[in-house]
Amino acid sequence: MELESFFPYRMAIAAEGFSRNISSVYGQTYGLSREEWRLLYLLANAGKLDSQELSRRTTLDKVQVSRASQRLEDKKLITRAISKKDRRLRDFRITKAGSALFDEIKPKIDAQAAKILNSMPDEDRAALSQGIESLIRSLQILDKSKA
Amino acid sequence: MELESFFPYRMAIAAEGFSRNISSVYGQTYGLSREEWRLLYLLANAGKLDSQELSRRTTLDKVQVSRASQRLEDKKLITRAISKKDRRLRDFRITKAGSALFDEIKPKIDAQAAKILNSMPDEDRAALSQGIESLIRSLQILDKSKA
DNA sequence: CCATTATCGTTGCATTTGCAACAAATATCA
DNA sequence: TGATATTTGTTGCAAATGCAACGATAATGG
Repeated sequence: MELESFFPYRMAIAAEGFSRNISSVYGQTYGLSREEWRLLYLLANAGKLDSQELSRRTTLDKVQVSRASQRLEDKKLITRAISKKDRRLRDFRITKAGSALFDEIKPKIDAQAAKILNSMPDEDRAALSQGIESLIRSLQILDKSKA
Repeated sequence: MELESFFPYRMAIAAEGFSRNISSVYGQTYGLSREEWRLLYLLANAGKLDSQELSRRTTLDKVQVSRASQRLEDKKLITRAISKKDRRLRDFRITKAGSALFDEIKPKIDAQAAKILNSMPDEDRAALSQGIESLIRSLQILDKSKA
């Protein structure tokens, strides 16, 4: 079994396990999907984002953003408005209720993530972080060159 | 932005980008889902697996295995049979056609994965591999202790 | 200015997915 | 043994998802 085809498989195993572990926190208890949490997370840190900035920071496509933001709006966690700069775009803002929910969930996410990461040797944890960031850079470069 | 809640987000970005990049190879051209490819991959390397061994090697739950294997059987790429050891289990085997398809796809996956991984500095690639394997170990240990 | 082209978010529709319920087979243990 | 509990794969149904098509808006180039 060569590394090339083995690695994607291991990568998927790790990412799925990790994601499932983390997402059970906001999913099970708060009924948020992964996309919804992603948007809430970004908006909690930025306050306001338009759809262009948003898609730049996620791997979510426009349909996912449209639907997740719709659900978040239904739950009164964010607001959507047509951008004044470009009426095709949307301005997203987090609401008070959204911030409150985020502040409630975030420590639990942190604790769960820390529980996993702290059970790794320091050296491996640093390696993981370094490797992931490097992988993201490479993927971005390859994406650019394809467009 | 603290590392704890930031890292799961970066991990998801990396895994989704990588997975999407790789899966376009077998998905676009050969119409295989990620789960189907995962099963085919495992069976190509093991020849025969029963459902217990299979779930031990993946993060796929029983419903995913059931449905993916059903589709692979429809496509004549694997066979399913009731296990003689335990009639609740299933024995999966790859067919000639399945092996042939795997042999056709695998080099393309390898090339695509290599394209990404080789664009990373050697040091980062090694770090990524080390970190991922360590993360998998930690997740497994935490899973055990939860059960 | 106008006509064409490109970009954006949304929606319809078919497929996939997740969850709970279920039947079949096995394990447990008195 | 025999009754109960557990484990396994499958299926029904509701929700989520992906893809293509669409209408609205903006950019382009004469």
